[in-house]
Amino acid sequence: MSSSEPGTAPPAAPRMDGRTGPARLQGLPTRLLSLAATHSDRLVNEGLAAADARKWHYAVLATLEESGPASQAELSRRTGIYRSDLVSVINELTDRGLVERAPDPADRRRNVITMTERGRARFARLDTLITELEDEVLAPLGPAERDQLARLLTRLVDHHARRDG
Amino acid sequence: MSSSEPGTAPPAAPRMDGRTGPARLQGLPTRLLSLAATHSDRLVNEGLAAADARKWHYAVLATLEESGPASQAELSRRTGIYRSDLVSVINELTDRGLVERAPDPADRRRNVITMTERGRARFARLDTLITELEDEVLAPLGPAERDQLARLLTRLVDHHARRDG
DNA sequence: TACTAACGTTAGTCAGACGAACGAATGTGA
DNA sequence: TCACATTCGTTCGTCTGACTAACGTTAGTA
Repeated sequence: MSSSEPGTAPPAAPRMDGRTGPARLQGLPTRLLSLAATHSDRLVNEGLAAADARKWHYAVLATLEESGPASQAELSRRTGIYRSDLVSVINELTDRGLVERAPDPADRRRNVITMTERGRARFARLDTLITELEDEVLAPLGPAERDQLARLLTRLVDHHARRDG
Repeated sequence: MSSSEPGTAPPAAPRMDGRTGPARLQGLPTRLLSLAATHSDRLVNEGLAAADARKWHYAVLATLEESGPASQAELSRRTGIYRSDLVSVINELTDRGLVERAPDPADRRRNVITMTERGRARFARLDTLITELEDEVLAPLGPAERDQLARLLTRLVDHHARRDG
């Protein structure tokens, strides 16, 4: 009642995306970034979960594939996974027989993580899967736009990574 | 040729950003998206925390400012905050005297959330703050690039929002 | 009246990012 | 050589955010 009508004619959002929210809010790049990342993460996580994997599994396997055996600390640095969180990731990978964890004879503080044959095969499959998922996430964009997006995001990430490094 | 050869001499990442990880991993748009969003969220959260606020506070205040009083369910739809999470957000805002929660006489299932004078002043300050924080996040990009990024992200968000809507 | 749906709320799950601290091992400087 | 600092793997815990389940109340509808 009384003048202004807040309850009148809200087009009703399709889901939890704030799609029908205020313009100011909706245009904020930081919000768009969060929202886009949420959608992207969800798709990727679901896709990987369907294959009994997680993002971190892929990250670790990709690193091992490219640089060979490494300590957990090194994997942590290369993948961006905190060393405290890496513990369980390596556990999961050893449970699945994809990597092996052995004490480093040269430095007994360390473990050497090595990819197994199964791990290598697994990585190949996951790599294909990831490619498909990336494609699904970027579906609405053309090749040039995807490049553009990747470049812009890289600039952002590089900038902020150095700052608090 | 100069300094970008992975393999034997990894230059040790500055921090938890996976900056020195494998090229394949590092170029993945979904990863860049997550990373960028993480940096962005951190900056925004820290900035708002220093002003005793959170993202959701701003989102709710912005919605009330633009559309006037609303029920919690409506705020949920417009901001994208789940209605279960909105409860505590409204609590925090009422604790700070920024909004008022009153039962809706027209529909006793609902609460009507109304912004107070303090709330309005608060929103103005937060809005300025947010603008500064956005600027900090987008620092490495020029105006045209910021626009481009916002457009691309909007396309992504729109696309995925409709899909699971 | 009986069924259905919306609303606010509580409680809880799950993933990710991150900090604190600790024992074991190693490196370093006096 | 001894003391101190650092690194490593690990456990535990915190915080935010997204999301589900369920429940009592209230409204709308068949």
